Amino acid sequence: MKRLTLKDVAKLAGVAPSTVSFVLNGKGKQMRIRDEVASRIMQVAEKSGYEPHRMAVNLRTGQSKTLGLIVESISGSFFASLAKTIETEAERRGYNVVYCSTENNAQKGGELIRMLGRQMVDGYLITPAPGMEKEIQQLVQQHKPVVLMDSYFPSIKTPYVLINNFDGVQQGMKHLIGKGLTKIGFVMVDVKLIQIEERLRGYTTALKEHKIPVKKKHILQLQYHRQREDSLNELQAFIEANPELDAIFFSTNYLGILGLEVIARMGLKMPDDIAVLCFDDHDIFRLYPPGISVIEQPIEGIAKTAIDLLMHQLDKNSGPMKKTAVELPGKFILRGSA
Amino acid sequence: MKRLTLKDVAKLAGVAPSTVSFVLNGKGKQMRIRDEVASRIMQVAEKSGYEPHRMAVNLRTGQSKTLGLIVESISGSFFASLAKTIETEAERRGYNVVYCSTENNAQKGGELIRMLGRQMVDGYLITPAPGMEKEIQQLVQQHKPVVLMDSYFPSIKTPYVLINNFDGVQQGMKHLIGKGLTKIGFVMVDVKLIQIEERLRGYTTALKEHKIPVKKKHILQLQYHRQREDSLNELQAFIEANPELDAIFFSTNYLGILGLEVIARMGLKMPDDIAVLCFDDHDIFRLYPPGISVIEQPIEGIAKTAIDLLMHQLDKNSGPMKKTAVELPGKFILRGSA
DNA sequence: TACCTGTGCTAAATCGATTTTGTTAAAATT
DNA sequence: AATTTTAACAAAATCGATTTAGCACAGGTA
Repeated sequence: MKRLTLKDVAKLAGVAPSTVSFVLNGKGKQMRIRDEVASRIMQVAEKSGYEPHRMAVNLRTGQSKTLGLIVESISGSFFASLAKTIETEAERRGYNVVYCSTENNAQKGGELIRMLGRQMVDGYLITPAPGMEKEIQQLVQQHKPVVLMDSYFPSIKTPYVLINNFDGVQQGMKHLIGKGLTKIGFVMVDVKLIQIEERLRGYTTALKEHKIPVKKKHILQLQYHRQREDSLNELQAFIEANPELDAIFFSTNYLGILGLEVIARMGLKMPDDIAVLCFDDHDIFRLYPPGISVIEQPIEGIAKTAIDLLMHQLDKNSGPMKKTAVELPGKFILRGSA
Repeated sequence: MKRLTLKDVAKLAGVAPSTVSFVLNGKGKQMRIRDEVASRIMQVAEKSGYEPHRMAVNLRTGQSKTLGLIVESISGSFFASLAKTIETEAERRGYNVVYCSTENNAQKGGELIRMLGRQMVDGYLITPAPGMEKEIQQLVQQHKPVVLMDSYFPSIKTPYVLINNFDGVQQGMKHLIGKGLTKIGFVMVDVKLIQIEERLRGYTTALKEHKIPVKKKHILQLQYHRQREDSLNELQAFIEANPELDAIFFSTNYLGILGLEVIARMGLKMPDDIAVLCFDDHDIFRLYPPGISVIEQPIEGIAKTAIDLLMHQLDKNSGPMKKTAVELPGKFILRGSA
């Protein structure tokens, strides 16, 4: 009942192991194996159910045919959809994927990358968190194939894909403003990440374009690592301190969920007491009455593009890339909250 | 900048490769390598940052040090917590994990198991779905280490861990009945799985124990694979057909979420118009006003126990197991809905 | 006839570890 | 003093593939 090896197949077919290897790897013609012999080998391999030993192949070829996917949180719904698409896309190309989450642990990112390196992944798909910059930089310097998703570091020259954050926020803001709302609050975290800055820029630009003054006190920057309860309180204080607000734009779904809790706690009704819009969809938003309007991320597009970019790097004999920085449009989804 | 091999370390330390291998694998004493030499080797290995080549080790030892985790859906919150705990527990023991989801695809389960076999995982952690029975049976017959989670097949003799479904439902029912509610509906799916049957048994037993008649029309069996919209309609029809119901027990969180949608659609208020209880917690339930009371699964316990059971099988020189079937108690969490 | 050129395959080296078997000098035993 | 043990490593086989180099034979050329 033990595993069938290439040698066994060779014996069964009455040829040398190397011959079998050539045929099974499609190098039969090139090595001028007769069609007759080749097809016999194929037959034997087929009906004996031979499967090459992964580790042996990897050892010899130096390719693990494995990609590493590093995300912030495995529990997030962003990750869930991302992982699904990436896995199927990778599998189509003969790769498989190992997942890792940094779980918002600043230093854990580095360990993870090293861990994956130890396991010899052929390439990396990373949603960068603050604090992983050095590690990613190293990977790139070591010429490891890397694609960043959802964000990027301007200092690191490696391909990335993300939603067009600026445009996404603009879409939402235009909707709010179009409904006549002008006192619009903006809630963000204070981490210095490109995507966050872009969202803020979308907010201020939209206001300016409509000649609405941008007020600093309408922008709340929550600290990144905080007790959940503290954030809730701060958020509540913000809303209470600005009773004139008729809408709030939450720049991430985590913030949006906090917002829902605070709004419920304060007994406010959406959208009349306050309209709510959130960047990045979440299961809860579909369900939570009256339905939270969101900017949806083109997750499938991001995943597919990321794999494409990575495969292009893995493919040694493909020219230089034309587009290494991809921004995909988000989709505004109108629900009851705004 | 190429990888450091064991040979390189040997050269640096001025000994043979085999000697290095012995020392690094803790067989130095056994192979009577002098402490002096051993520590020199350790030093060299340390400061050269040598990491053994995984694939080579695997090839030689025949162990991939990898576990396969097969779940129904990667997106589920049950999976999310499960995966996290399992991954950290596995890592503590030097294993890593590859995930796969069957995504409710009956036949996909088999493929997955085969795919994992190809990749040579050392053991399997599976949340069995209907239709995977044969494949799992095969694994067990091939003496592959397998642990089932969340459910099991009585016909297959392999260790499993799950929540005590019967007791969990009992806890919830006792609460409802204790509040004086007697017209309690029960919503379930019609798949023939142990855990579902146990939950139903918990429901009927609790009623009987309190001398409340069990009415067939208060039990709704939704078909497993249905359009979401169809299920919603059927659920709504059920509630409308039984206006006397003062509480509903949803036997899975998926059903509970459907329930929330229907209840909102019908304009009913929890808990006064109708009380709601759900088996298996979900992010949404914490948030959705007025908070949905649930039976929470001891996910961490399940994960840890599962790993323990699996490791025990992987450990050849450990005696037979005492407990191969573990049931862990669930926890009743009271929120606003019941 | 000797030499070259293709054919069609096989033998052997290789990847980087682990593990079994060997080797040599010193110590212990008879 | 001759022989056996033991200490302390080194050498070589092995895992299961891929890949390079090689080998025998047929036919064409000089």
